[in-house]
Amino acid sequence: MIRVLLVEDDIGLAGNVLDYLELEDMQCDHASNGVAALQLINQHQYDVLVLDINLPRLDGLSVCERMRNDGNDTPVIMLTARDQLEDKLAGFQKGADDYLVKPFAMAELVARVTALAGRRSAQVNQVAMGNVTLKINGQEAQAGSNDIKLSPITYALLKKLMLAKGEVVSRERLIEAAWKDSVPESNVLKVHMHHLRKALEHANASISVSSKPNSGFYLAQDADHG
Amino acid sequence: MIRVLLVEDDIGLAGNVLDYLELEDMQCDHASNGVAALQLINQHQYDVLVLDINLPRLDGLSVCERMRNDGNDTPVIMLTARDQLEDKLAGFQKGADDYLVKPFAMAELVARVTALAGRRSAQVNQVAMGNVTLKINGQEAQAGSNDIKLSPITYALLKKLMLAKGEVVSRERLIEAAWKDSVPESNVLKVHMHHLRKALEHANASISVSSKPNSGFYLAQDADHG
DNA sequence: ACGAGGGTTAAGGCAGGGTTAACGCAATAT
DNA sequence: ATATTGCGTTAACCCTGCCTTAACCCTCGT
Repeated sequence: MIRVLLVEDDIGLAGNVLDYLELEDMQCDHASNGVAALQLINQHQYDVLVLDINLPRLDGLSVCERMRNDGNDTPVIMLTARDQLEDKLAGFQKGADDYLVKPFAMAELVARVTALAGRRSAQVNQVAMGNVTLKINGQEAQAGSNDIKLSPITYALLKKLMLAKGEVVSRERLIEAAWKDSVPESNVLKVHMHHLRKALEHANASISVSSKPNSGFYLAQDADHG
Repeated sequence: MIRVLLVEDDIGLAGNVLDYLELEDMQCDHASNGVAALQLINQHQYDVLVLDINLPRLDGLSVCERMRNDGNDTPVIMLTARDQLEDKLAGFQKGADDYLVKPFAMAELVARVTALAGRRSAQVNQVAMGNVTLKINGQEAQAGSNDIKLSPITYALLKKLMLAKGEVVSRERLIEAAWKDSVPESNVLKVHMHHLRKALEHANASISVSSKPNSGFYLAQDADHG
């Protein structure tokens, strides 16, 4: 069951969309202004948000930006009546994952919602996992209230791993994330992974780095943390 | 650095796209037919594929379907000149993650590529038999909720056997599936078959490996599993 | 009975991953 | 100018898991 929140102030359009999505067996909530939307977003767990850009009280772009700053990684589809490309791009930069220009076909909306549901957005400004939170820029991370002591390289590695949300990240990707241009040799990665593990452990993090042979590394919940 | 593979037979359009993506600091490869595309996909690791639907030799939908069957989970953006919604939906079902209708604005393509890069597609395939499911890539399989502990070789063997859906697979085929190029001697296959049997048993699988004398091996439902 | 095909087990070797210590270098402090 | 500190790199070493090999066992048909 896909759960959708529609934020749209045009009552007629909203009604149509709601009817159609429910026909497709999705569970829909509805908000008609930005402030109400944020409340619902914080209280519930949605699979996809459908956000109009022009909204009373707080516009769609701002809603999106705020939830991303709160670390919410629910995928967002933007709706806009203005079909200038500039608006669309602005939407993406505020953290949207997709957009649709009004008027749109209902079937198209359904297709895009289905495509995004189950994914997590990569557009967050802060990532969380277990008791660990990491600011996407700012080079800092915490476990609960403890700061995690990270060097630039270990920070880059942790960031890459957290953005993968527990999925395996290959050595190549990690190296590319930490060293951009120049590629050092020998077993640097192993050593820094070790530093990272120690740093997490030392800060009492509830997650730790695991390795999958011949594939790469991933983050996993620690056994002994409640 | 985002790595993109563009598959497009219209040379003019392809050139434009390549120029534009490179301006955006993306690393681009290009193929102009479906067969060449599959080769590149297997050899390299891309972040996003941009796939035209109408292609010489092998059409885009088939390319997408095949790579998904090989377990490749790279995100795919489909391009199509036909703007009927039906075509788009067909694309999604073959495992695409997004689509774009020609003609499109370059900035829009860039926005969608950026949105998808770094994600993994959720559209990968898996095989099932009895209570056992096996992910076509990822090198992992489960029996019910238990993970089956598999080494690369035993994984390859199980995959081959499961894809045969209970039919007998000859020793030659199995060896070819597990050892690609170099062919070891002695009784390696026997030993790994034994490991595989133990792994299945240990994970409480409802299927097991049987042998047909002078022919090969096949999977069969276990007698004592309901 | 015996030989072939198949199954089982244990031992050796290798590669990949983890750990540790030492060195170099730059930025800061004394 | 000289210590000190922090970080990145290198290299050596250990350990574990996997692949291979080889030997042995079982059983069925002739």
